Amino acid sequence: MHSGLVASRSADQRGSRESRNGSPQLDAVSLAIIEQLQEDGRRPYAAIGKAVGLSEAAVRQRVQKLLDQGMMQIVAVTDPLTVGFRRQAMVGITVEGDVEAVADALAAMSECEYVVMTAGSFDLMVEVVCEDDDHLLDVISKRIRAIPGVRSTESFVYLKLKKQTYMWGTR
Amino acid sequence: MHSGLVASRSADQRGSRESRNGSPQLDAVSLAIIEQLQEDGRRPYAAIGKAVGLSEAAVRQRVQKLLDQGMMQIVAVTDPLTVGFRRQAMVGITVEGDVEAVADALAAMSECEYVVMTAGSFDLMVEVVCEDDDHLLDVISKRIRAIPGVRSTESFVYLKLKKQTYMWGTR
DNA sequence: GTCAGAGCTACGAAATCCGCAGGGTGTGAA
DNA sequence: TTCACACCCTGCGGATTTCGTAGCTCTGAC
Repeated sequence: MHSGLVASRSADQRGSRESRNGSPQLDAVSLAIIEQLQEDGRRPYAAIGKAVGLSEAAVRQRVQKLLDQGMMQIVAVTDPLTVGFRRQAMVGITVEGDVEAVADALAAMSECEYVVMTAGSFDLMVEVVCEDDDHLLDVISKRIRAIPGVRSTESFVYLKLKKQTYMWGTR
Repeated sequence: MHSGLVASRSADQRGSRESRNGSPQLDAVSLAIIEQLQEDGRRPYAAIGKAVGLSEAAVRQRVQKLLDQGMMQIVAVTDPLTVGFRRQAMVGITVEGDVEAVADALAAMSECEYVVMTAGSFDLMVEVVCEDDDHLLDVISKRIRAIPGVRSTESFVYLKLKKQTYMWGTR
């Protein structure tokens, strides 16, 4: 098990650098590591090291830090429609008042897989994953619209997922 | 120790079964494996096997098949905004004529990370990842609007990504 | 100069991955 | 019924990978 609670505080190190909004910026090597893991999340550290010019241990330490910092996650992704979730929808939301507070409330809902603040005729866009129509109806009309500050919602029920990629950079 | 599980699974021995639309459906064990890998894409096969009641080799074979069939991918995911892509947007598209043909054309564009057919006031929703404003402008006004059948587009530029999860099932 | 922190390499031990042989259980044809 | 076949699982070596750690270098602060 490697569940160590390593309290690695984000200091200014050679691998990353602070930008103006506080989120650490990645250097070229870490970017190359991420590209490798975007192609195959289980690729061995030694193979990654050979591709980016680092030793196996160095790659391992960088990956562990990226995971600890929450800047990257290595996960299995599927099309939810093939995994038993029959109803998915993108919901556009307009807000009066504190947008970020509404976003936090949405992020706390397990059915909301994806929450993003946007510019345009919606203030927020949320991807909702539900088991069936009743569940979706409940989430949208009861739970989301009940959040203080939500002015209106518009739903776009998914009919078919055509593409899903995680390989920016490799192009 | 495995007799009970095997017995309860005897009716549905195969890992996958054809459904009405031709896409293979997953059984409970493969779902459990996916859940494990949604928590940690690098979790060892033996640990997964212990959690779902299968041997290490069986888990490995099932995972390999899920990957080969394209039903699951194990990848690193990040917030593109922290990885050098400054501009991201969700684009809603209305189509006249063959929606699927337009969707295929969009899926062929490397900047389109996510393409989904929807019901509602948009026929398609597309997530676009770009390096800067010029790039985004080029993609939306020149490339997307040039696709035959695209009637109109509406863009929602990302300001901040608040949540990104891949853990349906584990709730 | 000296010290502390961060990152890298090297390396042995432990754990994991991999390929393959063998066996059990359904299914469908004769 | 009986047989052949497909499918999936288990077990087991050997190869590979992961893991933890010690030692080195570089940089910035004092």
